[in-house]
Amino acid sequence: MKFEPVTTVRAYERVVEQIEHAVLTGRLAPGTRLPSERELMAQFEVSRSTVREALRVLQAAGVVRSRAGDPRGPEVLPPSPTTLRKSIRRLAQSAHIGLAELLQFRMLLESSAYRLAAHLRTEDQLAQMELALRRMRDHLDTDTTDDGAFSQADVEFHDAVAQATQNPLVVACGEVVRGVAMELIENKLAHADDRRDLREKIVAHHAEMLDAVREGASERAGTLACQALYDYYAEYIPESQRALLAPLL
Amino acid sequence: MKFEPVTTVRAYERVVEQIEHAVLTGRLAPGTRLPSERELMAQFEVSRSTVREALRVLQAAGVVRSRAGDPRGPEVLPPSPTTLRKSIRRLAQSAHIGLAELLQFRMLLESSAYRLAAHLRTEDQLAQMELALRRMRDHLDTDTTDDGAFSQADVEFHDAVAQATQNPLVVACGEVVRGVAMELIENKLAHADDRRDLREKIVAHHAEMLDAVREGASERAGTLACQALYDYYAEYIPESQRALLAPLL
DNA sequence: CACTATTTGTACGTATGTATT
DNA sequence: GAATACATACGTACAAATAGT
Repeated sequence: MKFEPVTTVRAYERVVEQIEHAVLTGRLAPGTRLPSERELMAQFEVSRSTVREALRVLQAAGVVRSRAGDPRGPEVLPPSPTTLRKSIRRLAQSAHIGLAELLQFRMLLESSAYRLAAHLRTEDQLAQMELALRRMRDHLDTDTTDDGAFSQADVEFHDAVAQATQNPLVVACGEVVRGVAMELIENKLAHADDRRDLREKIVAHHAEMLDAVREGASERAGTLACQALYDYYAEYIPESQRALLAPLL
Repeated sequence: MKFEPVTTVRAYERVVEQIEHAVLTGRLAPGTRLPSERELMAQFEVSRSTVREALRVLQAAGVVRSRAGDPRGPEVLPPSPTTLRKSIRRLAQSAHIGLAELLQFRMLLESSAYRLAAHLRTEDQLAQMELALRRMRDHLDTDTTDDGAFSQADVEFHDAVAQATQNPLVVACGEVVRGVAMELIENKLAHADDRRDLREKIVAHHAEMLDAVREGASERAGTLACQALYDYYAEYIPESQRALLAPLL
């Protein structure tokens, strides 16, 4: 017989466990309200501080949200990749991960996403991508006020591709890595986003990839996506590390 | 001139921000100790509850750990994928992500890992993989007491591959997804791990992949990894969803 | 080894700002 | 606008746990 080492489990952790389990098993659906803090402290038979610490942890985990003065109590949130994003960003910024690794990971994810999309896309999604691409063409010269109609169309295109992959994990990781990478280079990048020729290149790339996705040419779509990322960002990677990226092309 | 909408930011969040920023920028190295709660409440000029709520959030995020009665104060933890694992697990168990998506993601990650390893592996890492494989062969018949010497050798093999990829993000995500997937099927899976024929199949697969990695045949290594995963786990996926996996083979 | 000082964990009371009805 | 219920934040107090003497 073997015994497990015992671990003193804090009161607030037990509270977290119970609530989280209720949410995860669906006994507490998104949108429903938790009892008020005073009610919770009565039900769990703990003090207010304990309840609050538990709620803080759950809030940080994206499970619930509590607003000051809301008489309906803390709200159970729908699952969202926000926490995933924070986790990956933390891991990335912990200096163990550089731009090269990040870009490599992104190339990997995006190429896979396009390969999947080429296989699984519906006519509807294809139409959505075409629409987004047309809108990008229309806004080639629109000024970048109001967050840029061009960028917005770009996002729409990516959303359509994301829908087509049918895998939220791939999509979420891709988005996250994209965001983190952008943050890392945004100082070096002198808002090149509003240079017209760059926009034209982007549109051309997207058009190529859309063709590949339409024809179901998954290999081509994947390599195109990789190549595009490499073309855009390789200049920000030290030459010594570019060898890491080559294997994916 | 445009104004940003203001958002009431809680006191504990400001505390979290400051500490987290200090850790992320390296001003607080892993292993160092934070000031005690009473000290912190003096420095931030907030109450102890506020400090504690902040510490709870940071602890849940895997940034620090505080133990009751430790006069040295909360410990700054080294970056680890534990939180990433929890985030992915939460997202996976929230019913939006099924075993199929998880397996698809894992196939994608592992095949990429092997492709990278085939390109970047050093002789040293190759030797490590060979050693691990030999140990797996040696323990083909060892009983599964003490956590299984066979499984341990298996893990060593994967570690060597992970080292070769040189991308901690790919490795961490792979590990996490592997863990979550295992949890999801572990009820269905009647500890098949100790059936001898399965072990032989695993060894054979590993040997094939090692060959591919040795020869630098990245494409072959990648497809082998995918195929192996599909062979093992496809039976646990509803037939209707297997179409999602096929595009990767 | 026991003791002590310090720190964390928990509890309770109170004041204040806020969202809902 | 008033009333109400709530979350937020502060302060104090005591128990439990830990490290170092």
